[in-house]
Amino acid sequence: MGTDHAGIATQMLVERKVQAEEGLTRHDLGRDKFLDKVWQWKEESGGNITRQLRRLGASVDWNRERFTMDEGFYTAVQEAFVRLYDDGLIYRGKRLVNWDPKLHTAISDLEVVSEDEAGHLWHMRYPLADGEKTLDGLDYIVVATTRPETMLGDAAVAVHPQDERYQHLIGKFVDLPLVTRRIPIIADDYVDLEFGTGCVKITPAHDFNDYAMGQRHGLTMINVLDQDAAILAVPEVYSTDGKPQVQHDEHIPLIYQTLDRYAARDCIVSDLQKAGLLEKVEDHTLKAPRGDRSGLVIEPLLTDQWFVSTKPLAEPAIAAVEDGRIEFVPKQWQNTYFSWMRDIQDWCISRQLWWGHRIPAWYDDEGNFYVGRNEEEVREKHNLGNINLRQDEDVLDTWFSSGLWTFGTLGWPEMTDALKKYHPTDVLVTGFDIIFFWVARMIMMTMHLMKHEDGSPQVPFKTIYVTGLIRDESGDKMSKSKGNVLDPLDLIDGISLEDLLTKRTGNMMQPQLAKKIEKQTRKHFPEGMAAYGTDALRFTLCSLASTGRDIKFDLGRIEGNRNFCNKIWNAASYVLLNCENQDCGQTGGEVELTLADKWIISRLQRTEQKVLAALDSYRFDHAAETLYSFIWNEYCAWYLELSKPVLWDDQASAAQLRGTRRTLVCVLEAALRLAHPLMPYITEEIWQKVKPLVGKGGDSIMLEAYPEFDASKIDEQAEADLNWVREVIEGVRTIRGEMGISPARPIPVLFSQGQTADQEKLNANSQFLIKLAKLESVTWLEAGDEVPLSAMALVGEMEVLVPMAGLIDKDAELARLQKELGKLDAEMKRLNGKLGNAKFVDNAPVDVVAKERAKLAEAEAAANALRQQVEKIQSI
RNA sequence: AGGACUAUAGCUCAGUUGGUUAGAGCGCUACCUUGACAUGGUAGAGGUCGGCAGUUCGAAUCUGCCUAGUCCUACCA
Repeated sequence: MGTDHAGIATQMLVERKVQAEEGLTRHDLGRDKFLDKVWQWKEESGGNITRQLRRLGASVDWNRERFTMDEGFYTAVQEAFVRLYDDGLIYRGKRLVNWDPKLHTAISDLEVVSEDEAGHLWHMRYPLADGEKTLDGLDYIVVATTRPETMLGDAAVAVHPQDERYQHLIGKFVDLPLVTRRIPIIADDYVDLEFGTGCVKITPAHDFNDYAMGQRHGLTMINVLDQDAAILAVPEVYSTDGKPQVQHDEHIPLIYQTLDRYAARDCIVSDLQKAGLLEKVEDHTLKAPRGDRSGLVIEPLLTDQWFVSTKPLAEPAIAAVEDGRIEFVPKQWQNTYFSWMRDIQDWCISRQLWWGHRIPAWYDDEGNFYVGRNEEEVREKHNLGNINLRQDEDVLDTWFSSGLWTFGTLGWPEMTDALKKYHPTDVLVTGFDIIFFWVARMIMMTMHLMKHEDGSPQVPFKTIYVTGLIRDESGDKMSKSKGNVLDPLDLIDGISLEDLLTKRTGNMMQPQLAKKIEKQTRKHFPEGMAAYGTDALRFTLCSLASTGRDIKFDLGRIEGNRNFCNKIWNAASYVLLNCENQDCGQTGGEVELTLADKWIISRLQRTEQKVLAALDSYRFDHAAETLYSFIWNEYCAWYLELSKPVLWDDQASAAQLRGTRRTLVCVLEAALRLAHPLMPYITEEIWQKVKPLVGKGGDSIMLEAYPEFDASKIDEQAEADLNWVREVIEGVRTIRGEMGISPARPIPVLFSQGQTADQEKLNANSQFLIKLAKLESVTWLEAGDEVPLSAMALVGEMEVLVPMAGLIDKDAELARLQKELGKLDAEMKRLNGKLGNAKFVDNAPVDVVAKERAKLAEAEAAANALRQQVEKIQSI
């Protein structure tokens, strides 16, 4: 159990807090004081996730709780960095990175989100140098851009090598307007002939594609932006390999210097227009890359950063999933993983932040750097003596440390007992949105750093269970900044509308959305949220955990499951009421089981079998559904009712009473254990009361064995017989319900056309029938006995008859029978069509055909019986 | 631009290798405070499984195309 330090998000949050409360920036405070503030905040609010997990009843190893910024974990992070560096997998270099001008840090590709935004495409005329002309006789070519301000850093204009319009210009030059710079026209097949004019301005220091082209063509890189994305006074010039060129004659006109990028853009556009160099401006939708934390458009910027060379790490990580050492559940997610891993880019791991793991590298005054576990080690290793050294100011990407989680938490780099015992771990449960961020990086880091004794790589875990993403009531991804989150604690404890509104709109990053969120919240939660409890919440999350990628949270489901908890509670109180201080057979004694007892024991086995299979295959929804249906629809709805005629029977023998009580408590106890992982609290609470009745003395249901299904206790005969009982009862109830006979009124029932087997079942179970169908009497009719005019239900061939006299309206019963007949006719028509088709009879498997024949025969028999009944009633 | 996923009752979702009368919860209708439970009980209504073709004796399930929606990846200056 543990948490990571969420570098960027946390630093941002604390910066805002300090700004709001004290009006200070982090630079005002200084690094150490600012970090104190972060730790302070961590102490106050860092326990939120932990608290939520505790309330949710997570059964984790609290003794081994870790935080990625713990001292011990820092050791692991440093060690990993040093080893990767020594293995040649970490390098430092001047590269183009995604720069966040607000947070002043590099961020990884994954932290950049691009969405369509309305923008413009500016077409600019670049005059040809040396009197060159285009084929049309113009003395300029036209390039288009969405970021005109970058033209200050242009190093070339590129055309496609096969483009006939410009072939004669390749190798010639243009005079870059506004700055006096002569830049070459180069040929590169990256250029799209079809797009725009076919001419592209190339700014290697400010665009990723241009950077790549600059590398291919040996272009100089001219950086014109500072850390705030404002225009520099003096451009920084680098050679293709990233070496700074101190002596250069590049310059930026005074009027643009220090202007913000957007102000500079306006200024440049207007200057070009004045100079007659603006061909046109078009509306253009572009994908604007924004930092996912700051929301600002990121700027590709040339900076010194640390990178992990990921290709060598990715290979074994791909193989581990390919050969099944690691499995994704559901399997389809491996495709997501593969597609990313097979096209992986080097990972920029340095962040210009204060909150995080400081990079273990030291610089001397000449700018040389040395990597080591600490300053002493570095000095010693490189024989540096007493020269000046300063540590790298930057910290590592949070995911770098999270990637070490499975072994870093167990004491690595020490080979602790825990590490030997628990690594590799078994299952990672996670969301698909961090397969790249976390899962892939964990696999890469672990396989490189953790080896078995034979030297082969250890995987971090064997199974990755990918959960759906819980979405809000409108289907949107929940996000604190959007204000549409549901705190699990509020679902557990309940919350008033006012408090919910305050919570959702209180800490928003985009306050302009507050109104919308308020409206939405009032609509969906007009009275806030009721308290549903942990068990209902957990059970609901399980029951929604199907294979889809989205889980739209539905209050209706949790409410239904709260009622389910209530149902279990009430059932348990019935069991305790009837079993506490009674002989439940816990100390032996003769036991006689009724049909109902045998039936519910048999059904329990099937339930156990299904739940176990569901858990094995990570189908928590199936497990939940199976438990719900067994406990409510079988145990409560039928078995508890069937136990009453036995328990309340003065004539019942001690063995019968003992048998029923024992079955009541044993099945309940087993069901509690079965349900415990899904609903921990209520099962524990009830189990404590039930355990003495089953002769158990354990301290907690948590420590009890999980139920195992016992095939020998499956009783097909009992299941069939009890189905017969149910059908009779349901037949009578249907007549009662549809004929409007008061449930309070006991009614006589006659049985006609039955077989010997039916009669035996009737004799054995009449007490059940009388109680559950509220019967006044049961009468078995032999062939030839006089049959009074009755409403009829069929159980197989046997007719269950409720005499109409004084109870039932003739027309109503006729209508009911006609409706039934209508259904049967449709059924018969369908089956006749099927069986009349020679192709079906010839080609379908025999058992399928036999099944259809049996269905038809049954439907025909039932229809005949009903038709006769209709005639009989009509004839009077 | 590639790739993936989703489409089943008013709502939220199941439906395993093609053979059910297509299911559950909530909601809805009628009746019922009977000794575990009205956060309940009993009985019911409600779906041409997004559309069109195809494969098959047989398709919610397999194939193709289309429509609608969601997401991911890569992006054109």
